[in-house]
Amino acid sequence: MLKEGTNNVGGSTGTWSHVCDTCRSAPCVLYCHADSAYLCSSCDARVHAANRVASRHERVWVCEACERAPAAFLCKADAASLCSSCDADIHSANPLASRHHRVPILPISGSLFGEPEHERVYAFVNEVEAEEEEEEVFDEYDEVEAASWLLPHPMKNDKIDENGGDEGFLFGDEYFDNLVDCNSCGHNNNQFSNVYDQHQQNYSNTVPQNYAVVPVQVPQHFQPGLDFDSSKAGFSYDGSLSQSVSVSSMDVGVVLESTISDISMSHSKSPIGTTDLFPPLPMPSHLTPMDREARVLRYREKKKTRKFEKKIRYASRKAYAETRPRIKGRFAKRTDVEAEVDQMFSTTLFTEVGGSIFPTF
DNA sequence: TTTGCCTTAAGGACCACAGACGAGC
DNA sequence: AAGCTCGTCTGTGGTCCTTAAGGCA
Repeated sequence: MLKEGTNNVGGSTGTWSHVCDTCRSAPCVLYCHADSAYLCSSCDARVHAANRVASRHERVWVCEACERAPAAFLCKADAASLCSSCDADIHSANPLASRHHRVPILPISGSLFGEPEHERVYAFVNEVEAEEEEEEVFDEYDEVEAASWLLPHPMKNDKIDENGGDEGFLFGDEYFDNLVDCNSCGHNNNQFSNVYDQHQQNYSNTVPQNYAVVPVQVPQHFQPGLDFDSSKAGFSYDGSLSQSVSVSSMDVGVVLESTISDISMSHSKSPIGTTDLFPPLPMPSHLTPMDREARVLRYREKKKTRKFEKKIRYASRKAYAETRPRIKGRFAKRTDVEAEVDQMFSTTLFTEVGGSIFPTF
């Protein structure tokens, strides 16, 4: 969702608009209001750990889109800190983007880099950790998202894919968007990823080959003390590997591969906000690293060119809709005469185009 | 500074019908 | 197993209506 051509938060190392005002060699990551200076992480640690007064300087992260202004909002969906201008630009681009949950970024004080964790201001811990793990986290986003491209079974959704589909795009953009939204919830990413890996290990260790493992029931345990707004984030996760997503023989059904698609698809369209939004994605083990890389690249390329414009899935229906009589914009019943004329039109068209009617794709 | 009115933009509902799809025979 | 019928559901576009936001007096 970030602007093209900017230094995307996905770990790329593009050209930085601001270098550190102190060392002039490293890219800045923070803006210090008190010093009116852009600082890199090491300089920030050095300068603001020098004394107690300096450590109280309020700093904000630099906008990850333009890298020219202090960040004002943290977009959970994009997991990006954005300035007001970039936030407005990015999140007014389309309706989907406008629904991204953003929170104001409050100034940070104290020592952020290389200091004991207990010295951090607790209110900003999540944000700080998210930033520190930024590159790693985003790699995991892509890993999880791209994982769906690596699925070994060509289980296309018939409903979605009535017209030939999207070359194996299994769950649709909505699924991925949810996935991105959920995966962008700060420190939970690593835990989710770890759980996922744990699942894969458990499955591969206990299930014989030629069988596929499908979660029959996803445990929905919540720890009451946890301060995590799952309703806003779009999924629930209690952060406890042993409790929340524990996989036992009671929770796992073993089915023949021939039936896996049906069962898996039933999990693929859970309503937003429900806890079984993310079925464990079967990770193929037979793919070579090159295959995997190729598919990941293909996925990323497609993700880059993803558009949110209306997509016509049935050209024939569009053609019919455009020729259909209307009353105040609403479809109206056809009279017999109109039906006859339309029949003639269709016959003529059929003759003119040599028998090919409306294309369907 | 607050309040009320007007304008503008965005999004949802509505309609009929072709075609896809599953169930049953 | 294949083919048929029937009922259900989905998707399509233009217009109207509602709601929210912004501007102005």
